[in-house]
Amino acid sequence: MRDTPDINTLPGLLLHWYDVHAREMPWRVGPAQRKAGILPDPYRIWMSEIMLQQTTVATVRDYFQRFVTRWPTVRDLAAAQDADVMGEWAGLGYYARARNLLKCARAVVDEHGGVFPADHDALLKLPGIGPYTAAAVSSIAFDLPHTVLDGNVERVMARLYDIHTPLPAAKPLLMAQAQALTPAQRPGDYAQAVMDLGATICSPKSPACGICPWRDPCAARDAGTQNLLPKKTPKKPKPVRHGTVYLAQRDDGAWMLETRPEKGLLGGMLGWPGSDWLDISEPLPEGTPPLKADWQTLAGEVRHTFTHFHLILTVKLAKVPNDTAGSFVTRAQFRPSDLPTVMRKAYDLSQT
DNA sequence: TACTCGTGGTC
DNA sequence: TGACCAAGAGT
Repeated sequence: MRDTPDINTLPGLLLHWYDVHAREMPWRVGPAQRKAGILPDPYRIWMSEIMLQQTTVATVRDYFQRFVTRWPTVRDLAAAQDADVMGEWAGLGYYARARNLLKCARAVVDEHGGVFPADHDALLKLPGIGPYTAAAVSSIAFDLPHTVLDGNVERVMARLYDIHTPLPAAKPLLMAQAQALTPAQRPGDYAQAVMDLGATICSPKSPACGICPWRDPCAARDAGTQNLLPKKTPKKPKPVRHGTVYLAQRDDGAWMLETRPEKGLLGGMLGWPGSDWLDISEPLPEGTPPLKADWQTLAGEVRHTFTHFHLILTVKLAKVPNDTAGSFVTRAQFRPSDLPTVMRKAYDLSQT
């Protein structure tokens, strides 16, 4: 059994709290099992960390279960069809993650013999693995002393040391503080403990300082500034863009769908043919219909907000003969859940 | 550095 | 109800 830092130290206080309050997750090995020398499957930790990027635990749970059930090992995933992985990822967002997930799995098989490297720098070279994920996998899956710096840790450090420098400029300073705290003992538990603290107690709004294991040493709580931290540089307003999509259905029920280009928004995902999305509403961008047909403009519209713009889509629908040329997905193969959400909204509108 | 890249929940 | 937010990476 490994030592835990003394309870009078900051890491010791946090680990003691984590031993009692650790959240349970499908990919996680809890503190009791870790003390018995059990470490999690690096494949599952990697998978969960990719999914958790900018995504809530509640949303990830179901996707994680479906992925590891369908592809239990990195070799299974590396052998998967691209379209199957993209379809399974549909709805989770940030689709470059799914493209890189496949690239990474194949790189692990081709370049590392199907075994995830423990080394932080080797992990960093893999597609889709950046500074955070490299530190998370090496610490959580291999119990190596690397420091995770995610949104939780940034918030916790900013408050613990009452740092008022706005993000993202404050990142190097916050990282230095986080590294100085990272213990040599139980680094995997510690990484998860800081993030659990940020997610459950040191939350963005109304942090529960009264029950925080770090309430006494916390400089922001002492100064009463915890609700002002971390400071962030203001965001730019989102423009409104407009566009048109074309939903063509054959008489046998097949839908005309295209696989979007690898790069750019919704890259590699299925989508309806349509116009570009422009910052103008007059005239409405209609583009060119994918085929000649009796297009009916549906009542209503699709509204959707992406990270950096709002989108309003006009939906046009047409029935076409079974001998129509083009890229169709048969009724049997078509699953609305394979579509990214904005495209599924257009389909939903056509079914009302 | 700053921008691109999704989605659903929250208040 | 619109803005903010969530275990960031790539360019």
